[in-house]
Amino acid sequence: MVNKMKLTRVERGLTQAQLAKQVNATRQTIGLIEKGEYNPSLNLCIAIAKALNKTLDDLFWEGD
Amino acid sequence: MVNKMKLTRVERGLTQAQLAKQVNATRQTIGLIEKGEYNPSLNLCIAIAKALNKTLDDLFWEGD
DNA sequence: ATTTGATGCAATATTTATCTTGCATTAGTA
DNA sequence: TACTAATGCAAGATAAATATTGCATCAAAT
Repeated sequence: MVNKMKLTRVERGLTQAQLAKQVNATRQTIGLIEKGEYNPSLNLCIAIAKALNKTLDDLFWEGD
Repeated sequence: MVNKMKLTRVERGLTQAQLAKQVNATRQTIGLIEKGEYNPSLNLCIAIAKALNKTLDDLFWEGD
């Protein structure tokens, strides 16, 4: 599962810790989600999407 | 948090139990997500979206 | 060479989603 | 009326997400 979260975060010039703070998560959580080793909650996905000015589909949806 | 999941499910003529089976969840889980009392995992959201022929944004995103 | 910031990794603890089971209720229908 | 299907609700158990802490590594800057 490859998501575009890391790419977008780096594009925005944000560090994992900065993004984590914005979405009330931890750096570790962000890192593991980026690596595809976590199955994050919907609320966290939404918070991340908003922090990165993207939508859920942009970051977490892959066309069939 | 009002989502369009229940509306879409009913439109598709599916029962909570039928949808639950398709996404490997329980009827209760589906019911609680529909009521907005659960914060489902991304994987479950994706499975639900695919089962209903919708995308994440269709079901779980609300424009700012 | 050393310091600092960013990330990776890993063990444990805590919180929360999800399951399991069971019963109540409602609507439809035979 | 009785029967069935669909949904609501709720308590306890389990699994998984997330937090916490600490240390290692690597790159960039001093």
